[in-house]
Amino acid sequence: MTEPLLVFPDPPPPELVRTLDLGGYNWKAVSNAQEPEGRWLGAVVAVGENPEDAFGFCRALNRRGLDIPVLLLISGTHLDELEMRDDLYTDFCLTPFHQRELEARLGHLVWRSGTVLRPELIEYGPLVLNVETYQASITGRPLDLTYMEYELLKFLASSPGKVFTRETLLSRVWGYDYFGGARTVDVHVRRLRAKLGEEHAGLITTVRSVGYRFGLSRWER
Amino acid sequence: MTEPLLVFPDPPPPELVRTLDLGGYNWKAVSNAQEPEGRWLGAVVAVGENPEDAFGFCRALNRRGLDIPVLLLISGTHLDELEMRDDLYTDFCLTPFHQRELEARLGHLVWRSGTVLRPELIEYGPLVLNVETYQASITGRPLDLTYMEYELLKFLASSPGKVFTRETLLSRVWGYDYFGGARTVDVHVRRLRAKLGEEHAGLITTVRSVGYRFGLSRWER
DNA sequence: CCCGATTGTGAAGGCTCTGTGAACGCCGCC
DNA sequence: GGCGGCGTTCACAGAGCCTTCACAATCGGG
Repeated sequence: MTEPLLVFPDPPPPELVRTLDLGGYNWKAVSNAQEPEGRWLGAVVAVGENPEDAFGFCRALNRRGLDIPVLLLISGTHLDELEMRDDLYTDFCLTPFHQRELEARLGHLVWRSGTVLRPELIEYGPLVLNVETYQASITGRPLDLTYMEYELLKFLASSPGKVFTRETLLSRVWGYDYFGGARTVDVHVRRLRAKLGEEHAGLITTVRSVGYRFGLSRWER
Repeated sequence: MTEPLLVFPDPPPPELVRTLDLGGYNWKAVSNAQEPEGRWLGAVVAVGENPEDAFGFCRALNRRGLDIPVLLLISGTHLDELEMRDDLYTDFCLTPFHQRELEARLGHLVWRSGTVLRPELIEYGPLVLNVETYQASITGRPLDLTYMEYELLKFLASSPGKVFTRETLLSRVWGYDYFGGARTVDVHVRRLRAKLGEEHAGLITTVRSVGYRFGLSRWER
């Protein structure tokens, strides 16, 4: 399955939903730009009665550094609003639209996104780690992790389902020459769980007498 | 006067001519892709009875390495022809078109080519760096940066969000053979922050135990 | 059900890293 | 030669974070 399209607002106009579904697109509607994290093919933004809502969403996407193409759905009466906002969109489609035109523009949008490079991410379910920017988020909520917490989570999340002993973690995350107590791992795991939130604390499970495991391997899901 | 638009075919459809002239565009119609020499803002290609003529023209543009955006004028009945030809065009406009829609698409086309043809500008939010003139400004206010400050800011702003270690910055900004203390980076960052002003000092964030990052500092706000 | 082993939890100490002010030396210019 | 701008280094203080420890809670086996 390919990455989904981001759709604004939530719920989207029914004609848009129909075209997206008929085209077999994987998509998700959102009502603000905070939550989307992870990879997206592009964004489809319907400009409604209050154009500022839509443009604010686009601006937020830009600010978040999600470098994805944006297709605006806009009525002819709001066409003027596009002026001086070139940086907020990639393409637009006038509403009411012909089914075929929107299909063509969607197809072109998706093709275009295949040509732009996307950041290096480690993903597992709701968790996303951006290795380049040292940022982490879960279900879109940013996680404020310290250095060791980030390194530990990165290491664990790189091998979902695999169990690591404390000694292994100490040597691989802290360093081969590290000399310290094994309980250090416990404390860091605890703080990680706290920051992941009650809902996702179970992402890191304790394997008694062995060590810790992140998530589940592909087979067990 | 700015560079002209390339228009195909010659003569172009009269409605297109009218919009181009009303918009005050500098343009030139050609009947094949051989003759155009020099720099062009973009191309406007009307797809007529024989779509292959227009697509052949686009292919020729590609082959010539003119890396310019292409706007297709195409009737709804020929929409299917776009399939599998994503690489030949940047945008399209259905004919018969509304004057205002074509104007908007032309404007966007020109804007787009501006960002492609003028990479000497590095922009991020309120910050603008002119690589050619060595000038920097934030929210329009000019920044009086020293050479190293400018180089450092330029390097950081070229990869918003990415975290660089002090060692990386020393080798990439100061030079591969530079031999000096890492604290040098700290001091330059501090002066940069001071010159950016209290309001924008957060553009450069510290990632403890790692290094520094430009932009994308605050996810929420 | 009991008990030892193992892990979770909270707090405190101490260490590492960064911010900051100041001084030094180099260089070009007046 | 004096002077000012600039890059670099240093010392110090503060903040943030890692580590440790003691104790509570949980698990698992007999």
